[in-house]
Amino acid sequence: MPRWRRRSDARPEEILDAALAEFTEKGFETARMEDIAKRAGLSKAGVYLYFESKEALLKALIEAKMTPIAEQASALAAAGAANPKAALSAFARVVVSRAADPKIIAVPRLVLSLSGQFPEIADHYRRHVVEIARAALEALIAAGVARGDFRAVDPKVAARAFIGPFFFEAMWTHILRGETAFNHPDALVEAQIDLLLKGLEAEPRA
Amino acid sequence: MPRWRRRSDARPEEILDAALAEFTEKGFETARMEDIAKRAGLSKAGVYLYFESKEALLKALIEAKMTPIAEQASALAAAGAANPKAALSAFARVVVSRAADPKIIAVPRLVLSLSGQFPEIADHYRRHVVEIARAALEALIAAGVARGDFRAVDPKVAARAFIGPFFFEAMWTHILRGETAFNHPDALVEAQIDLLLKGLEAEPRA
Amino acid sequence: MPRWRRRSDARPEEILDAALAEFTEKGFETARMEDIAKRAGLSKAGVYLYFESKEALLKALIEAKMTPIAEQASALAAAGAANPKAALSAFARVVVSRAADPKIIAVPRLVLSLSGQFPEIADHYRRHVVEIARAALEALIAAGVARGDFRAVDPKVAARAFIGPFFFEAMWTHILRGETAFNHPDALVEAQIDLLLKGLEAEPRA
Amino acid sequence: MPRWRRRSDARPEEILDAALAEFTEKGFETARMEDIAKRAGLSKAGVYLYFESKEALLKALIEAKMTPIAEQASALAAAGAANPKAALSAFARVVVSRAADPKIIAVPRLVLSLSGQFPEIADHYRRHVVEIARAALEALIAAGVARGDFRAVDPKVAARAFIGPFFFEAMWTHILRGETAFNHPDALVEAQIDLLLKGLEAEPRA
DNA sequence: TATGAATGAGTCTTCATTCAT
DNA sequence: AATGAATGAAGACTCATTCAT
Repeated sequence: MPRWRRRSDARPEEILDAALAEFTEKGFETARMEDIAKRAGLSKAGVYLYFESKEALLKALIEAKMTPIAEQASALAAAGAANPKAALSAFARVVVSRAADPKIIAVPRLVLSLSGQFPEIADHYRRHVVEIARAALEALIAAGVARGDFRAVDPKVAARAFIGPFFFEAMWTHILRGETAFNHPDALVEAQIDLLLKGLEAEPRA
Repeated sequence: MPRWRRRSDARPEEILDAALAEFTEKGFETARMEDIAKRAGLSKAGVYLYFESKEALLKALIEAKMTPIAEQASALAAAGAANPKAALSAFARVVVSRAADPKIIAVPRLVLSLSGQFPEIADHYRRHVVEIARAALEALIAAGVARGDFRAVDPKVAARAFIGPFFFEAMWTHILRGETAFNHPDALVEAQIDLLLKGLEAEPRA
Repeated sequence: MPRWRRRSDARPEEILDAALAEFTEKGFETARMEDIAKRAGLSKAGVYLYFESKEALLKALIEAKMTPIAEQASALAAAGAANPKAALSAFARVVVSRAADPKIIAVPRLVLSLSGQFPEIADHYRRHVVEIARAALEALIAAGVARGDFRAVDPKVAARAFIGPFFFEAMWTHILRGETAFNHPDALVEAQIDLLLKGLEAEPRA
Repeated sequence: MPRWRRRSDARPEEILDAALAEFTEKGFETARMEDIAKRAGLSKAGVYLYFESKEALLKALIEAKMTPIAEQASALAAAGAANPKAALSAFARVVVSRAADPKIIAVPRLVLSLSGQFPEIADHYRRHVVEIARAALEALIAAGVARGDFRAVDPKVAARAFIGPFFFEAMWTHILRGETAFNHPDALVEAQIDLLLKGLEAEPRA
């Protein structure tokens, strides 16, 4: 007998959080609706008042947690027309700090895990999150090239070169549970940025 | 009663292949032993003559397919002491060509998918595959730095910068099913290498 | 919040009608209290203000819709002492017209459907409806025999012979959804009556 | 641990019998697969080796038990061209004796019960059983009329008049659990036949 | 070596029913 | 009188695993 019942407004959010935790720990199939329910503080049947099925819960989860990275990204890209180098640094810092939060990294992890079984989820995520972010990044780089701040690199290549390392680091630490090579999270950003900007840097005019 | 007796020594291999295919398509939990068996051309019970359980099958699979990337990698690293730049290019080319083969990419994919449920698998894979490769790469870079071919970069950082983009591309195309930006597989390698080497490049001595 | 208050005295009737419809369409077990409630225009919990349980609702339903066939029947039988042949015709006509109304046929249908699970319902219905009607019919026939209008048939046999065909027709059209062989409902009555009376008819006195 | 396993040939039949019994006693929805399984002497999961689902089991059941009444009926009808009166009597006797067997009456009962939920079952049964039998009966009567044994009645009407009473009796005794009015099963047939033939009888030629 | 038959254990999902408001 | 929220209990169905042959 829960002391407080009747809080239908907060419930969906609580359930989604519980589901994300269980799905991440045990995988979609292995996670039991009952455990999700318990974790969210209601009964198994209660979950079905808010979500049609386990699969619907999964999809709602992805949807809900598809963070407004898109907005942030394009905001950054726009703001970055003025100073591409600084904007790239800022962008990297945001990515790294978000990737460090297990709650946030959990969603892309789940998407990757389930891409075989639910290709439509992978597609959805790619289109609505990754592609947006990638486009923003490419625009940022293209602006830098246009302004003469960067060498005449192909923005597509440079964007991959830029985002890849952070992506790898996230996998390495969170999924493969490898130890990070950096004592301070910012250290990675600094070092990486330094290296990358070097690669992008326009030749000093003679 | 099959008219020609099955060469039972080929069986385990056939089963592993079938399992890999099913696990990749449907995920470990969702894949059914019966389908694996059918795919391998024997009966459900037959699989148990070769593997103790579904989980044992999974682990044997990871183990068996943990390609000799380790050996290759260290061979390359060793050989590369002579010419770090060329060795880096060769390394990248190997990585990209392997990553393009769905059969090969399937294993790391599976490992990533299951890292939540079976952390020991992730650990095993990290230790016996990824760490080896990473170490080889770092050694290669360190050699380049020692020889004065590269700037005095931190090999850890540079290794991440080097491998990350290829890793990202593999995820992007195989898991997220995004379209590649490159018409020819080598095009990515060329462009990426060019960019990266630029970042690594030692300052021209004045 | 309904703008005009529901007349609560009409409620039970509305619920019973809704229940009858749902039970008939889907069967007792398959019908959901929620659907019955929705159909009756109130909430699931609301139904429980009027009926203790689903089973109670069923029983109340049978009870309420156990049409006053009994009274009608005995009235007819009494009136028929004067003219058994005419009374038989009238009786048949009533039976056929009632059987043509899906709302009315629904109840006996339900009783038949549930006779396995709820024998007490079948018993109740038999005793309070069918047996009454049958007795009335037998009395009518006995009267005809006594008056010399009919041959000396066993009323029990004749009553079955009389009612059976109409019963069969109802099953055929409503339950088995067969097409009726008669373009006009009265046609069946006329033809059947003609045939039956022929069988009952007293020999013309030589 | 059953003493005799492995008797895949008899199994389906055993399961169908068990299912028929449970469905009849408790109704389709209320019957539990586990009880059916237990009754058939195997485990719940075992039933699914032979039937896809509960509904498939039901349909297979109807199909399997749709006794060769059709064949019998038409055989009788054919044979009866020679002596319609005798054939009608024989027909009635078969119907009554079959209707007296609870195992046999159970199937049409089930069909009637489920006609609301599964109209396709009712249709199937009507087309493949009832319509066949009815047609045979009509042919028999038509033959009698043609030969001059019977009055010039409409075979459709007469067939209903003929079969209806037996149908009613079956309902009455088996479903409504009413007491039969006849101490000997043949008594009903005799009396009914006598009455019906009287109705059909051709006028003695003056 | 190989398998058809069988099952125990487990999970999703449904629904009649309750109760605080 | 009325209901939205919640749940306990139940049942269909699945599947890894076993075993007699």
